[in-house]
Amino acid sequence: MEEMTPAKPRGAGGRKAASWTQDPEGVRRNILAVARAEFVENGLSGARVDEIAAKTSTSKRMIYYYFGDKEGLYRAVLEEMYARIRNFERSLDLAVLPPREAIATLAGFTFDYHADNPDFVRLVMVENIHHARHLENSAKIGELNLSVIDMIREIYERGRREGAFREGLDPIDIHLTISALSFYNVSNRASIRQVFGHDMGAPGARERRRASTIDTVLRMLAS
Amino acid sequence: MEEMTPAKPRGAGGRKAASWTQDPEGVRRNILAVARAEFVENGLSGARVDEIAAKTSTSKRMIYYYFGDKEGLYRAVLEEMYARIRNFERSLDLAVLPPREAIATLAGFTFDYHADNPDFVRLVMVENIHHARHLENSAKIGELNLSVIDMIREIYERGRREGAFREGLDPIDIHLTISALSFYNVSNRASIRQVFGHDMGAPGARERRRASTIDTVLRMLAS
DNA sequence: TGTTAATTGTACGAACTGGTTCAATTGGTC
DNA sequence: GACCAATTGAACCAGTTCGTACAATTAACA
Repeated sequence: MEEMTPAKPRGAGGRKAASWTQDPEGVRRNILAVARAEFVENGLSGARVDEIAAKTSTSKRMIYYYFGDKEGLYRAVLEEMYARIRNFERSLDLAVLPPREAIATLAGFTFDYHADNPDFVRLVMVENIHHARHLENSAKIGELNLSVIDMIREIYERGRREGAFREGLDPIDIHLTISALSFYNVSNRASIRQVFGHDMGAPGARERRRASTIDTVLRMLAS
Repeated sequence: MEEMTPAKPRGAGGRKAASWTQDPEGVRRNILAVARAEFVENGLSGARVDEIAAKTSTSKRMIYYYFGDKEGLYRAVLEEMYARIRNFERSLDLAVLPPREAIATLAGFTFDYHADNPDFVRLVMVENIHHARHLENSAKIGELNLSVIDMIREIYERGRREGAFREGLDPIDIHLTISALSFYNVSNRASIRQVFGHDMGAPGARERRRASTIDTVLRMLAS
């Protein structure tokens, strides 16, 4: 009972006296959130474990306790990020819409998701710099992400049969176009601003680019 | 006579006897080439000065002699890279072509430039991760890169007057579309392969994507 | 009541890393 | 011949950075 610091609980070796709740999931989430911000901001090699630990409500000790090492932590962040976008994709129900509207909606949502989640975009950039070697090592990711392609295929086939879309397109090609047009504005925002003095983040620019993207995708498919 | 190193014709600290050609530009170029490869592969924080030095035909000493510090070296690499693409852009002479052909040619060349120079793409990614802060600090870059936009504007106006292109498009928007479609395949090649099992680098895939890109751009502009 | 997982804090160490110091020699140019 | 820029090579330093050791306490659950 030597320490009476009011709110500060302590454990052994001069730790704070104790009144804490056991909350493994909470601690994990807290670490992951901080780590994501750091990795997104500084990349894998640029991020510092000590810095992450400091911004956590717990300690470096717990990071290693739960995630093993820096790469394990990074992998966990990556997996969580991909789980999110997968959830987003599953939340779309485009089968009920007519083909053109379905594709326009998909393109619009995809554009918005990227614009609203620059963290996701930046983490994908970081991972690509590392040749996606951590995606490779993560069994969790993989089979999950073919859903978008299936979705596009279904819409495209429907539209083609109805004569709304032209023949001979590849669902993957359609997806790549939508992704590229959604990704680039966010991933290259800084260099675009620097080189062209054009800020894609500004509300007006973003809206115009959104409309242009949807329009371009529709024109790509139009018969 | 404090130096008593026996008879060896040496420089300070035990250097090799000397017969070398003075070639500042050569040394600079050598360092830059090695540094580019390292920064492209590992990013700014991931690259190691000692590693760069080791792969050079000269020593760490000369890196600091010519470039001051790591960031200075990185900036030099960046500037050289942008100088190259600017040269490429200036080499295009599209004013002689009819509008549709001119745009198709520009899109094709842009696509090829990105596909053939993944180093450029990756360095731009790295720079964007760093919020293009080094582009900002580099006076050399900036006013140079508006040439593409002017080029596109000229072609677009011509096509619009002739009735080949529709009204109301923004040259920057056209450029962003071409860039996005050219950049994404290269920048995200690793994650695309990992997630979709689709290798954009394969000759067939690349050619199909190239055709699709040109087609998409033409459709975007078509009246 | 006993057992295990969760948690607390710090200090430390070995390896790494950016950058400097030292001292001398040679190449080219005027 | 004088002078300066170019060049050589390795040791070294201070600060950083990942990861661990240590030692104890508490929460939760059976």
